Amino acid sequence: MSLRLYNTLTRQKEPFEPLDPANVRMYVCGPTVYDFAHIGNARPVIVFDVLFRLLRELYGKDHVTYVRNITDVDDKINARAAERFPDLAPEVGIRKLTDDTAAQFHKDIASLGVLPPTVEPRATEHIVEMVQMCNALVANGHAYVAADHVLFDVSSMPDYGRLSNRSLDEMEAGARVEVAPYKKGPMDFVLWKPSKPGEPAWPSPAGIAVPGRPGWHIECSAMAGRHLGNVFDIHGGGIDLAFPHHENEIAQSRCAHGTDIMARVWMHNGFLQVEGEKMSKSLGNFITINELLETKTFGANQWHGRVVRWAMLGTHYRQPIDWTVDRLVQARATLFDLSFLHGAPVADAPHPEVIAALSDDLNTPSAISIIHGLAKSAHRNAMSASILKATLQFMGLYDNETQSDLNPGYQVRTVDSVKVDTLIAARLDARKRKDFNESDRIRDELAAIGVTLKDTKNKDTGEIETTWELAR
RNA sequence: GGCCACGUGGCGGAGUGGUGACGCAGCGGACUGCAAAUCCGCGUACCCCGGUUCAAUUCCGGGCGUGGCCUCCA
Repeated sequence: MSLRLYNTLTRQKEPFEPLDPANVRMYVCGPTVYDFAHIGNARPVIVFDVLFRLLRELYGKDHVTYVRNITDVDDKINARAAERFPDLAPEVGIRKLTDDTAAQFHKDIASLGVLPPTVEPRATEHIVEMVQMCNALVANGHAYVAADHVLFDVSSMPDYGRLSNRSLDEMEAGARVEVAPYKKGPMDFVLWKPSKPGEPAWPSPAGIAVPGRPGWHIECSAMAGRHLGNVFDIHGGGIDLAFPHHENEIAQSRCAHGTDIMARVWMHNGFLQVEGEKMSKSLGNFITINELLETKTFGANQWHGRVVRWAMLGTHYRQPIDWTVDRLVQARATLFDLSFLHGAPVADAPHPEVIAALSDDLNTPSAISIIHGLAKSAHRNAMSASILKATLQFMGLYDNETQSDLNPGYQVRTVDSVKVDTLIAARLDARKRKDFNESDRIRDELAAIGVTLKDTKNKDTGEIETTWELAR
């Protein structure tokens, strides 16, 4: 089965052919670490995790290099660090902020079933590469120095704008931004800028005397180049990054390296709304991953990471997604239904039809549909159950969670399981006496504390056995 | 204003130039002392208006709606 991926560069699905099947290389723009990651940040992390898993399945675990960076140099970081740690020296406060935020990010996304990338470079560890890149661009005429800045000259690149499908004329006509006076062209962008006192600073490139710091886009070009080479297979990120961030990455990397392309395939996940509205702090619907996982802020419920992941993958990655309580409720109900797999054995490999669905431009909804079909037969067939379980684990959608696990908020006001077991024994006793009034009373009592009973007949002994779960 | 997506049944959500994916909810039935779980069955869905076609939800044009980018926001 062959992998096909939608390429933003060509606006169509294309067969995926790695440059080197022994080392398939993918870069995804990671977070700028100044605050909790929000649910919109979670989408590319989850989506490209699925792609990473798929590539490992298709090409072998040791034949995929996945780079997802951490951007730890940024104006927002500087501002936040100064605000939060006013008594610390700037570089100390910044380091603390970025370390803490990165650690929180790792914790959050681990709960979402996300595998660690092969390499997770930090921008500040690649300043040397950025400086080299600036020097190269100035030397070959694609960049110039002005007012202690290094600026990229977009007019030097004939097909600038190809990724986002816009021409320089269009962009300049539609521009509403004031143009810095030192720019040659209005669309020229900053590769390097001088640092004010208190800001992080490194020795500048291109003979600039004052110390400076990198512009926004250069870090990804530097890290991708260092870890994946001048040309690699896949570059991913949110659709909002296509312009200007990815466009400018392409410009820098290609012109610095003298290549026709930077990445062969450019992939972009769609945007996320919350309850039908743009997520924004001013609307009060801004929701972080951590709030979802550990508080009852959203829908008065705490949500398990697998539930969040399932809800996310229920929609194709390029479609817009409306993040609602109802979708989480449905995802949780589905996972509840699958928890009968708890403790079951696991097959060696995921179901090939699911691999085929994912190979069609990561069609996760179709994959989930196939999973539903598998679940049907898994109720009666242990082999199907083990394949289902392997498939779910492959997609990061299930890892032996119980229903209690999957409903973390509920658990805290539950239930003394000793008491439940005592009541169940009493009920079984009443049933043996055919005292169904008493047996129903006990079941109602348990229902009142959110416990649902299931009676099953043991095939071997013929005895009635009762299990219980939390009401959904 | 320029550029770009998206609009499928009560809800979620794939897909396709020609017999209604799939899930949730709902309804009916089997099973059960009653339930739960499970199983079986049940739905005249593709924003509007034109066009192309033997045939359009699917292609083309226009409109309306929602959203994104053009402002270091995934």
